Amino acid sequence: MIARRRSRVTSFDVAALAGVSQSAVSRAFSANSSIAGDTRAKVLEAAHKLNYIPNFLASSLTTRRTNIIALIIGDLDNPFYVRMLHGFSERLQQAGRQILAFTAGPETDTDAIMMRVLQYQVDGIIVSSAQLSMRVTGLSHDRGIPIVFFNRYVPGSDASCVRCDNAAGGCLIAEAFLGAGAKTFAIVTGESRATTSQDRIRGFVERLIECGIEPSQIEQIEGFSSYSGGADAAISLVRDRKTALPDAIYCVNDIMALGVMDVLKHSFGLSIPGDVMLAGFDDIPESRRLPYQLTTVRQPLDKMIAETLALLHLDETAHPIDQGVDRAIPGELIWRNTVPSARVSRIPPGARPRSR
Amino acid sequence: MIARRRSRVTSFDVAALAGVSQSAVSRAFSANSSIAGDTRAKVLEAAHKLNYIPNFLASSLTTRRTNIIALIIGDLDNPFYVRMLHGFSERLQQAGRQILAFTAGPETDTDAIMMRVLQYQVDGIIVSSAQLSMRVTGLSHDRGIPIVFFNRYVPGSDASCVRCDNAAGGCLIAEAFLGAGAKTFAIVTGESRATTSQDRIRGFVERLIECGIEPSQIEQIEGFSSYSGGADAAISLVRDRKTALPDAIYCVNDIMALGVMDVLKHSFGLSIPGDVMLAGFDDIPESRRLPYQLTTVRQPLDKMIAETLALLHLDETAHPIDQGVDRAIPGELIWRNTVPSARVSRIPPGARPRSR
DNA sequence: TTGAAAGCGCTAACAC
DNA sequence: GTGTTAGCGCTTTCAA
Repeated sequence: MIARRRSRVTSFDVAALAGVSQSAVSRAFSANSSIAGDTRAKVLEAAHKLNYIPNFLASSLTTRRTNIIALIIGDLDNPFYVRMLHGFSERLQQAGRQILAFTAGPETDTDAIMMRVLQYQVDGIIVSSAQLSMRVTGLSHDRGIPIVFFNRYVPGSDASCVRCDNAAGGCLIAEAFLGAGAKTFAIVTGESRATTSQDRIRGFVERLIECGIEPSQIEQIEGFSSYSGGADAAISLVRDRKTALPDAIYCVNDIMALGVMDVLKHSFGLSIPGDVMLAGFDDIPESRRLPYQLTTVRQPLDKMIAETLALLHLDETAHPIDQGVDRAIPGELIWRNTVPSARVSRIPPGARPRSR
Repeated sequence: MIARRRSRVTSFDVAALAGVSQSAVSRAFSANSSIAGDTRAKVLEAAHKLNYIPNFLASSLTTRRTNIIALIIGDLDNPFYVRMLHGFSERLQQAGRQILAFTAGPETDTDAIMMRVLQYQVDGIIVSSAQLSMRVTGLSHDRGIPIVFFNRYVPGSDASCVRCDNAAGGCLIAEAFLGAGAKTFAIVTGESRATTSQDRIRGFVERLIECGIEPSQIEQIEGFSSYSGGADAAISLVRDRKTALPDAIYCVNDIMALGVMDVLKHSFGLSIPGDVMLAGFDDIPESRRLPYQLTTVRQPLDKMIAETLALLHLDETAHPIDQGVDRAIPGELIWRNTVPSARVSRIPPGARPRSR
């Protein structure tokens, strides 16, 4: 058993042992500060002897930088957001910064989380979950803390946002289905409040309609952005059915598509794309696996991360905060085996749906 | 564009507006401190007017508590550790604490990460990745920061550890295979340095040998704890083969088992458990899905999390730090479809392998 | 280059 | 219950 709270080793202790002033210790630990080589050496040696580690929080009081970035994660059950976390973590860690992580389910009060984030004087905030109120993004800006929304936006807010061009992605899927000869469609939707889901639906539907599909040929069913939501959607799509199955099913994200596919194949013995075509969105690692081979739209994750970090201006301490920036980065259609690759499309080239 | 670094609103500003002293403001924001109801009301109102939010980092200087817990995550590609993160996040968030997250691949220098963790004066550290040197755990203890290893331990160290009883779990799988009539075995191993993998192998092998299996009937192949590692292992297991396939394959974790299964079925047209039995360890959500239905050992995640948090003694500020505690919580065998359920086992009851 | 001294924003005795 | 005061551990002028 070790007693807690022994008094800490401070820069004063180190200074005393090294025979220098406390400010010399401070200088020894900060890069490019004017200090003589041997002074620094003396300090470092004393520090090592005492197991001294500078208290970063104390220094943040004066420097006003914590090197902490808050990341609010909406859905860890979706592998895409796990990959996002992974990506940010690697990039940030190698830049000497840390992630303060928050998870927020659909029912979580994101504003409450933000209040906690703000108490910690983070250097930046990345939000990939349900929308925040404008008041809270305002509080963040007041404090000079940049905030960027990842793959979602707050309509009408001045906060910046980086996302996949979701509407254009939906459009790509529509064209793939059309090119393969589909005439009737089902959309498995995500959470209705998520702009991501809305945009992916809109791009898809608008393109279909442009190409002469009747709205009555497009049905929608809720999938709640989860594997089991997708599975349930598939069940009700097949079971309670009077008319023929749709030719093609578009899942607004891959994780739902996996659920749909598993149920279609294993519970109903349907073949894909033989009996129905299927497509997703995201390109999570699972989609590439042997049992799935899912045709989908790949989100440009690396670019999105780089762009998000750029908008945070982490290294330019005095940089003003960007507002209202909206970066929509195009995704890429990944052809695999769930849509027959009649790649030669005879789709009218006409104007595509606009990005927002 | 918003300029950065406007001077902050402090408790002095609030005090001035409310017509009270600065300490009154401090009191107003801390629970159970002696302050009159209407004084607090006045303060809160002024604070609201000024958009004041207390600076938690400043207060941590005196209180010596940050409400931050560091979590070092070894492998985000393994869904088990994603679930772990999720679990800790929920429990900690609802207790008003935050997670400072670090990811550490197999090649990451965990000691370097620890040095960064220690700069942040966290209230506790949870490590679920490669082993740390003893020197670093010592530094943490010196500072009065409790540290607990999650599902791994540092042999010979005095750091505490919470884990699944991995050896006993391996033993369970051995018995399941034996009960189903298997005589020859393959083990797909994880990272060789991970105690988790070692223990799971040991428990399995010892039990087999106790039951009269010759060591020559047990082959081992590296799976590197990943899906693709499992897939590769399956390929070399089948392809470069002169003798018959083993009766049963034991993957030291589920994510590898999925890779093995996909390859066996889709690349080689093998049936499971018809041609080979298969079992994993962890019980990740994917294992329950229709295409897999994997027989496995369920790690008692909730209990493990609760136990870890208990060892941290987050609420008892003065509690001494536990040392050398080792909690091995038994896992549960989950029978699904990859091992024929000849559940009536005629296995000699003799002494089981010991836990460590 | 170095040391002294004044903060950074807050908490916690201590008197009143 | 409230204000005064002395820190918490560090950075950063400012002189020397």
